[in-house]
Amino acid sequence: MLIVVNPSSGVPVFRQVMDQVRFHIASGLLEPGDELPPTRSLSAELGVNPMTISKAYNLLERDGVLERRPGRPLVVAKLDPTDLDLEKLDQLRASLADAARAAHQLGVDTREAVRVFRELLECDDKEK
Amino acid sequence: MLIVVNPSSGVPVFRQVMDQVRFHIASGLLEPGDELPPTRSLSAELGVNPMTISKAYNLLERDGVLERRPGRPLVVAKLDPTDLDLEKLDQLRASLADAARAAHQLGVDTREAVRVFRELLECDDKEK
DNA sequence: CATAGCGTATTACTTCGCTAATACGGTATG
DNA sequence: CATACCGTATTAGCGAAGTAATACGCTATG
Repeated sequence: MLIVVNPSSGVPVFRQVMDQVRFHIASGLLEPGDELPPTRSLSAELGVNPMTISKAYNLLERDGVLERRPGRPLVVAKLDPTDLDLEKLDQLRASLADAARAAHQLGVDTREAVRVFRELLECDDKEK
Repeated sequence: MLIVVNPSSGVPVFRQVMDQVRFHIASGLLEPGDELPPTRSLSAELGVNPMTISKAYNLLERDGVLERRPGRPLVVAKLDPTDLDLEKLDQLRASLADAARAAHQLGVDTREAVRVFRELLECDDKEK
């Protein structure tokens, strides 16, 4: 499942878990119907309290990202293709938000910031 | 000087002060060389502790927005957006690198990613 | 039923950001 | 010197957010 957390990063653990699950779904690594590790297993794996994972899972369920059927394991909810695209954009937005804020604070002009971003995007494309 | 704060808005008072000073400078109401009210006066006016104002002023000075000459009143600095830390530019690049990696991993193409980034940059510009 | 794995309600603890109280050192001005 | 502002170092108090400890109820499976 590849979930990793850094308890001393300032970002709450439960939010790190939520973000990574969302990202894995948006990227296709997790597909609708796929099972997630039980609360206790994951908490043990990450070395945190079960309640922390429970909280993350509940919020994800409330958001319709995960689905729970009583007695059955927690699974990824099915999402129609349109929503999946929107979700991808949301994920990207989240990553870009920090950079945008930094750019603004630095007084870096939009054109320049975009240029740097393009450069990095093409760099990544070539690597593969 | 027209500074007003709302202590029960969730937004820290020292940050409200910082934001308003920045805004007044950006809007031209405050110009380079203009004096700011002494820590104690402003704190009395706003009904908060002097330390709160002191904190706001110090952060603004650290950011190069205000200038202090010993024994002289605090004044608005002549600001030049181009004399900023290279270290922070690297931070921007690092931040953008993460986002680029995310875009790649999500399968979002360059055109779309750039569009979203532009959107966020302009959104930030409007906020202040 | 028994038991084993599961999720979580409840409670309490820890940490952290913000502000206030207090008191001290510096500088100008007479 | 005196005195009158000025900024702030230090300390403490407060509330909110995150996490942990504990114990309970549910479901499946034998």
